[in-house]
Amino acid sequence: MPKQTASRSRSVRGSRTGRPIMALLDLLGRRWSLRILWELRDGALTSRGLRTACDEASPTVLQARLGELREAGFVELGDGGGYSLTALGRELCATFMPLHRFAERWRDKSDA
Amino acid sequence: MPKQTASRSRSVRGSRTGRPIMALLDLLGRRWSLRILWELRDGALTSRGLRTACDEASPTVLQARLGELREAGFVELGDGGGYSLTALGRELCATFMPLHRFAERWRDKSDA
DNA sequence: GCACAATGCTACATAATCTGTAGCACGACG
DNA sequence: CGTCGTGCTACAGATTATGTAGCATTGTGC
Repeated sequence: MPKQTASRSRSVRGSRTGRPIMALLDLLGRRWSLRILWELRDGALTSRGLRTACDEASPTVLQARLGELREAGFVELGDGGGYSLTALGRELCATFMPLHRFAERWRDKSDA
Repeated sequence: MPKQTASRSRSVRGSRTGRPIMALLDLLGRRWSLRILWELRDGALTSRGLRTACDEASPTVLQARLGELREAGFVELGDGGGYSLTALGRELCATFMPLHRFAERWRDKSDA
């Protein structure tokens, strides 16, 4: 259990600096965080569907990340079940989209 | 020491899917990876300077991430000492820049 | 040459985190 | 009722991070 269970930023390391970018960088720099956002990018997924999409990652971490991501307001759990991005989460995901093209070029340069 | 010291993609989980975005997401989704890229964004830093910038993180992890980031071709160690981004690394960092503005809006909405 | 400081980097024990498997409570269907 | 799927949790073992100390090397001044 972290130090606090307060509002947001319970133990988001970077938040100590007061710069929100640090908090965000820390939140996203946790295992499966980026991946979860990415997999949710084009539609809702159930917890088990998300697990499948995430290469059978442990439900333990997935639930932890999902909790943090929900607390941050990026992800929400629909009433009929199934996780999806909030409007804010979609914005964040859009920010990450150029990464896709970059990844392609990265591989090309690496293999060269 | 990890299992291999091979080219790239030694144990980058996502790379199993063959999609480079997964490898990238996994690499960046490790502790301090994003932060290192961010701190290097506007200039070179020595290993100890980077440590200071990264809130006194352990040199162990920093060296590990630095090694992975160098292997990926995002970071390089100058001959006179000091780490800096490669051209590819700067490209990647540029991709992340919109995150800064997003982080500001994120805080605004969270605090609201 | 020799102390001195700074560099990149590593060792090691402790603590935190992730993995993998199993299973819970709940609700919807039949 | 039985079975399925949902979100979610427990727990032991493996992995990774933390924190402190220190190494080898290089440059600088004396």
